[in-house]
Amino acid sequence: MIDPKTLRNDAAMVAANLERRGYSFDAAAYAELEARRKQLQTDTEALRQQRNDSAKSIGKAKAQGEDIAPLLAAQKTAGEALSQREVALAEVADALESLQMGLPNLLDDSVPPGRSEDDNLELRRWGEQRSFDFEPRDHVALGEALAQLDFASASRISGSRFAVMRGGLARLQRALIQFMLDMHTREHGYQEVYVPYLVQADALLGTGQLPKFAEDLFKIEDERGFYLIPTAEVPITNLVRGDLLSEADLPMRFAAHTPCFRSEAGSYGQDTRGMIRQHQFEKVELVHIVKPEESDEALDALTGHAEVILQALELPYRVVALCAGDVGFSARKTFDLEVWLPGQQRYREISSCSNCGDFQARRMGTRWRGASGGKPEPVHTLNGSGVAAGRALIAVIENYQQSDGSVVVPDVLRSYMGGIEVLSV
RNA sequence: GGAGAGAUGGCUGAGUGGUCGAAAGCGCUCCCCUGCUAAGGGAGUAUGGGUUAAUAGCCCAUCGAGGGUUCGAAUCCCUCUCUCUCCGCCA
Repeated sequence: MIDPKTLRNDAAMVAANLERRGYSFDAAAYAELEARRKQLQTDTEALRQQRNDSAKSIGKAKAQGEDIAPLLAAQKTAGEALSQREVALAEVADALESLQMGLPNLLDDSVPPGRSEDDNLELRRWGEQRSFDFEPRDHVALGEALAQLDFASASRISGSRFAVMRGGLARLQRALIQFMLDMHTREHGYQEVYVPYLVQADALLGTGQLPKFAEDLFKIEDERGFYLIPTAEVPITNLVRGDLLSEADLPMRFAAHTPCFRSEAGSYGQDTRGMIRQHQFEKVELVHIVKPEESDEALDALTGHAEVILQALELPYRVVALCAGDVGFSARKTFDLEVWLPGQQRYREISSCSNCGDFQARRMGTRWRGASGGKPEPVHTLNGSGVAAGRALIAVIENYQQSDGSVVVPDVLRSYMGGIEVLSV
């Protein structure tokens, strides 16, 4: 969440910043609530001080064998006044907290203006779009012709927005995942982690998926309150929840492969063909925990690590800076990697790399303290896909297709494919 | 699933109703001594919030979490979570 001190002292700046997202923050209403909180808190604390002082005097009087009955009666009345204030204070504090938890992160100054993804700013392109001497097909046509991509079975089992893969294609996805994890752990300094796919609400509150985006999540209907992770960002980032880290602990880089589960409640009719948008997909996720002054360069490094994957796979892509209206709730700045899909004749998101600043750290209570002492302060957290395996698979199929419908296995994946060089019927 | 033990500050670990925000040790910081990478002495050292010019004082809260009893709770009661040990089961 946004630093409560900033909210208190610089509400106009906050309102102006969030306005760029199209979010309207009622600074006046906040200030009023905050003023009530302050008054109630001051009153409550004064009453508590009186109670504590009296309780001590009672203890002393009793020790000296004096009659304490009248003192006790007075204390009891005072106690009732106090508990009334405490109830009122708790209500206001709750209201204030839920307001704070619902505010998106402040945007970095460098985030370009704009309302939707159409306004995102293209920063650079890599690779050449392949020219085909035949009409390139999309991954659905290719996969089904190979009898390795099976939406009919998936819908029989689970309904729409699921895929069944068979044979070489299933293996190709596994190869992609292995390749990506090996690259990040061997070349980019990440520690591989294995994490739970079921998490508690507190973890989702920490990274910002809750309380506002419950409709995007799958919740398990039993008394234990599990949610399926929508991204590995949630369990990985929460590895440091509540921690007080030392300077020597930082930076931390974690990588994990997990499935991701998304309800896609708000996306009816979008990307219904193929496996661009599924309820379940595989992703390799990268997370950095860093000192605040290092988070800007960490974002560049993180984005670069994801780019290396696409470069190694020789997949053409472009890097875009998300505009103000498209940056996610918890992020203050985001770069997306968009891979070229010949079947769609357009670039599609395959990685999203975000600097969340201290927003998640504040929610999670993750702080660090420098070697020279000083007060603990929130760390900065970053996350990015490195990259989405399902979409990487689509990109490989479409970019490496041949006129006969077979798909060449990219060089860097061959060692993971047990000698298979081409997927064919 | 059954039985038992536990959860205290950066760490270890005392503390069973009042002067305990909390002994002691370790670690860390500063100072002193010491002609040397040893040892010793002294002081300091939790977090959040309020007040304030103040990272000075003063005040409030926090001893796994949430309720309760009490004038007063780390200490008593209830619920929950987690950890450990043993048994059972299982991948």
